[in-house]
Amino acid sequence: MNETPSRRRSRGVSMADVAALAGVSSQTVSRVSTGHPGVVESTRRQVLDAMRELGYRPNSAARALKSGEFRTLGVILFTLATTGNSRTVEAIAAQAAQEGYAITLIPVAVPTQDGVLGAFTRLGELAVDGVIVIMEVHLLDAVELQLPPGVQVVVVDSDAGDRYPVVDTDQADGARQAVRHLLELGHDTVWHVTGPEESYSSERRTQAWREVLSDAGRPIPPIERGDWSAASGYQAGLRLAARPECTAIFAANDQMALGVLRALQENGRRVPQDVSVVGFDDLPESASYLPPLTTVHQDFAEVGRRCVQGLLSQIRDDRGEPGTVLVPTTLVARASTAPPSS
Amino acid sequence: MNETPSRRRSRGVSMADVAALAGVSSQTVSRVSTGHPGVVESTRRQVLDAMRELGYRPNSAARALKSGEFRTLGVILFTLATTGNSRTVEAIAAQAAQEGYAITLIPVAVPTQDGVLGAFTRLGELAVDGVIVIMEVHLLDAVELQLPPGVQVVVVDSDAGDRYPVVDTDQADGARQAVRHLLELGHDTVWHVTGPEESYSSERRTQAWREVLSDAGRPIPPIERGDWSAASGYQAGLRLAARPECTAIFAANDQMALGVLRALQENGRRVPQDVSVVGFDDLPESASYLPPLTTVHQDFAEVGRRCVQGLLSQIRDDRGEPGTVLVPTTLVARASTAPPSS
DNA sequence: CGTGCGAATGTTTACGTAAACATGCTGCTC
DNA sequence: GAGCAGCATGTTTACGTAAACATTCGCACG
Repeated sequence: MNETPSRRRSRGVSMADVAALAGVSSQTVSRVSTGHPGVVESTRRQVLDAMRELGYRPNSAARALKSGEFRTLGVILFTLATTGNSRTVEAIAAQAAQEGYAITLIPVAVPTQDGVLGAFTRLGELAVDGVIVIMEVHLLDAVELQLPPGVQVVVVDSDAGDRYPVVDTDQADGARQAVRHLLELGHDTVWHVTGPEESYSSERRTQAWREVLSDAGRPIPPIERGDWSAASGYQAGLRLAARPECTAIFAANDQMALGVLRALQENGRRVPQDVSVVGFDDLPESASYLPPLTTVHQDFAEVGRRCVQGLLSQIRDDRGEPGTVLVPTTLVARASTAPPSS
Repeated sequence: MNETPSRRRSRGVSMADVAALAGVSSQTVSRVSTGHPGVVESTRRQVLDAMRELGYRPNSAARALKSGEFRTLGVILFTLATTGNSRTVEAIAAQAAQEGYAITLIPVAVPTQDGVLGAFTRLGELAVDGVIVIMEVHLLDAVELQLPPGVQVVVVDSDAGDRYPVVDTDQADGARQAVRHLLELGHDTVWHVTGPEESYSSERRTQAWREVLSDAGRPIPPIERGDWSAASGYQAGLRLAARPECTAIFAANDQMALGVLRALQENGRRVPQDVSVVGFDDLPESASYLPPLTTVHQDFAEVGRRCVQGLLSQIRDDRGEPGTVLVPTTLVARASTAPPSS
């Protein structure tokens, strides 16, 4: 009652306070707090009671200062607006929490080298033991030296496997499955709506699409380029709808596929009777598109898990082995694909 | 060359190292580092040069330990999988970065009181100055006392305005706009697909829907309940498609609206000729649904900004005023609504 | 020409924790 | 029963920073 409740930041309860109440030394409190052995049960109980009574919480800053570890991982990315990124981040956060690590989000304001540079500069002052970079790595080239010493890195969505550890969905295999599915249905060839040039995922999918067609001796139609958005898919779809010879389309993600579906159907091309469409990602709502979309399922959760596992093992070993971990994909056949009608 | 590069955690450069190189005391380095006045230009330059040469980075743990501030905000939420959450978090991260704060993500493993309790327990050990809670607040009731002293809180998606500061989209007004739009088009009444019971947003939208109908003297049809997913919207849509008297539907989010669209059209009910549909959220892809969806636009970015501003002003004042900040919505009329055909 | 004041810089200390080392006690062996 | 092993616990110290206090020096003013 005699306190000053308006006092700012009450300088929480410290080990010394707990130690005083429990009648032990603060080192014993520390041992209990960190779960070290060598504390007899009765003492431990006394300490725990005192902790509870005072509402003791370990001060993570002091802990970090002492141990040199923050038990925090940074995640650098451009945006959470894409499903892939937000799902990956969610899995990263869940896995990290399970390992006793927190996640600090480091958004890059503008997707340019300057923006990335800024993020890495801020990173230098941030309390993280490692970083997961979710972006194409050539945007990183200018800044790779900026990594603070002792901070490890894992990269997603990149082909930098020769320089950094990389975890990624098996983009190529997913795209191959999509294209082969359409060829097996009997289509002569497969048209393609790709994503932005600067995206590694996009380029990888396009490359695999071209390879499958080429290996099968099929003609390679011109590429329609989108920007991942449904609106850009719609524009691409309008152009494809005008080509009667186009009977099968592989869109580089589900959102663009959605735009393609609308463009086709608004222009009298029925899906799948006249044109088959395959997407990539398997968003939860893809099954509710009109018609339900055949697509390539990505296991974002697994990507996130592997990122964290890889990063933590680096942190513990103090060295990152370059190399790439690929997470497999599966084709989910729904109602947007069928044999050509002719 | 003579170093031991394999040495773990090189115990980065400290102020003492910089001070030694620059030939000054470490306190002078501190003054330069924090931008304090009272350092003559020539000395400052020497120190800055030494910092650059050694690659000095302030140790945020030591700083936090000394100052009692972490310059970090925590965000507690169930999932990033919903568009609203991930967009809000993104805005929060951007605004916080601008204010010099980092964001730590605290995912709640399971959406139960136990899960929330666990998250708040972890929070106690986390280095944050404030917390943004993105969830219905009654899940918090059991744990409100667990807030570490000095940690402020702002709540999103809740009606706890009498206990905590709350920032939220104006759910009620958005829903009113949606329902009025349908009535103004000439529909007798409006059917409703609601979200999960435990969601405050969902309940608030439903309540506003009921009020508008009631005020207009219209019959109030039975509610169809979904769980925010397109699949649940599809199920609800199937039931509504079977009712010929249903000509106007307000779905509590865009994804359920997508499911409704599919159910209607697969069962021969044309949209918007036979049935009009309105959603809520204005997802980027809603404009590409078949037909493009009339929906209520939410300004997630503004919600995020307001959260951070509110929280930081609390942190600086040391007290949170309960109260609610409402962010306005706008109706975006597209092609899924029209006057009834009869 | 001495006094004193203020600006620039240095020294000491505390923040909370945990490793390293020190102490004291119990109980067992020969 | 002396000695010592081994365990429970206490004491000291360092982590990197920044506030508080101390010192030095130059210059203005009487």
